[in-house]
Amino acid sequence: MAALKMVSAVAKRSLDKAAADALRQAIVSGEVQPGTRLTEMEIAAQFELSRGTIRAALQRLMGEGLIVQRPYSGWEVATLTSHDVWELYTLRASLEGLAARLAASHPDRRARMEIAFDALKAAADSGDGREITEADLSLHKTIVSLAGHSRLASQYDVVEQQVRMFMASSNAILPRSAMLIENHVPLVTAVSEGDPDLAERCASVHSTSSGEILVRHLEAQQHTHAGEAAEPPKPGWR
Amino acid sequence: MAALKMVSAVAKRSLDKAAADALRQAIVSGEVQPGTRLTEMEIAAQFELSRGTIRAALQRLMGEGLIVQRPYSGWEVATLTSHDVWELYTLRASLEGLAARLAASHPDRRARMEIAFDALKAAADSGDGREITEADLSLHKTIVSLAGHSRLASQYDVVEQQVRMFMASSNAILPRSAMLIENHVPLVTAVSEGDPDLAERCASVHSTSSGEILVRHLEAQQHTHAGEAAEPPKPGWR
DNA sequence: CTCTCGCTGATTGTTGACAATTATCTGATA
DNA sequence: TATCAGATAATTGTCAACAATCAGCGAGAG
Repeated sequence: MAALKMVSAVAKRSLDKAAADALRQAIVSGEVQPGTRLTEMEIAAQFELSRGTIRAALQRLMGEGLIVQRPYSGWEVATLTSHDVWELYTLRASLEGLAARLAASHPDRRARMEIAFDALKAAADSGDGREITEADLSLHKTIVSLAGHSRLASQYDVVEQQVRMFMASSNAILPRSAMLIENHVPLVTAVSEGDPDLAERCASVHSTSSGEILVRHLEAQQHTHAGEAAEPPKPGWR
Repeated sequence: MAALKMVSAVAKRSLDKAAADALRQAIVSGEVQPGTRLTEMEIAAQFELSRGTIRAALQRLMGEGLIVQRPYSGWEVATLTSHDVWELYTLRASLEGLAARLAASHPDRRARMEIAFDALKAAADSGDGREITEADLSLHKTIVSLAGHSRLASQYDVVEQQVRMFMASSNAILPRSAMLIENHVPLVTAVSEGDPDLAERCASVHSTSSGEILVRHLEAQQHTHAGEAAEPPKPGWR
């Protein structure tokens, strides 16, 4: 009975939400690359749903910044320039700074942080890149969750999804495992120990520095590959 | 011709966006109070549009946090508890801290800040509460605009709209004019002078302190009026 | 009298068809 | 050959009808 209820709870979400989830997953996993054109009819046929339902899902994803709309012309998976990545990481630093400050006052911070950090260590030992990324993101999300701040959580979600999309579509830079753990120690310690000011600073510099590395890497790549695979100024855009 | 073009540019937006704007305006101006139930058919009749179009507009507003959806039951203008107000002001403090930090490096910061601050002073002299509020919000928005950060700007917009909704529906607390100007001096100075660290701190404490005042006021009100005008546990909810 | 079960009205969820708009292609022309 | 105008196909914008679901109400059993 309980199992049945759970199944129905999963299956029962409205179709537009389900479609939005499926599309979001396809985008953030890198299955559909940035710049891909999406047409309502095509997706509707693929999902065996009507255009109106798909349309609602697409509008939702547009609100999350994953796709952009061209009136009377179509939808396109958002492409991120190095400036966009800079925006993502500065914004994330700010949001996570607030989250860490608040999380440092939560009663359960020690236990929750320890679980998340242990998972990250285990993932690092495994050496599986995908698992490492998940554990990393999960650790940060734990902090956001500890903040008890629903608006912060939802805005952070938007940023995280775009970060995932970026990571999936670019050759993400994976720091060495030892480095990865070390980079998180100050933040984890500050939150666990319950020092709001320090936690905020640690979170902020953590995101800011990893963002700066990425942006520099991107701009270097963009410079060396300048004009090499630069798409021709695609006529229209199909 | 230019005027015509402008008119068409205004009139040409898709109907769902236009409807969303009109509804948003009605909500943030306090014309429709928090807790009000909205039905798609009623709004569609009022706007002389189809339900589908109104539905798209409502979903957009839901993404902005102004209304909430009850599946198969209806839409409701969001009601803000004191915890929600706390969320709004802490989030705003964080976002505006980042904005101020970035704005402090913008070449045009001096001129833009001076214009906005002069407008605030003029509004304060006029004594018109509505005008003061607008100038106040406009000054903060100037800082956000100077940051050159589109994601920050859009997330700040969401927060600002909810703040406006709150101010319109509650008996907003208007500080004395002299106090209002004084409270802004450190922030304006820090941004104008171009000190990122100081600007961030000033913006953060500015929002945080005004938020704390509001939350305290709300909780006091809530305490004194406890059970007085507490709506009966409305059956259904019309 | 109280509680449960099923009915009913109202509202959203979903769909397919039609209208408006845009991008592309074609062909003529300088 | 390059350029511009109009036709054309493809796509979204908008609408009205049908299906699914929920809150409330009342009858009947305990």
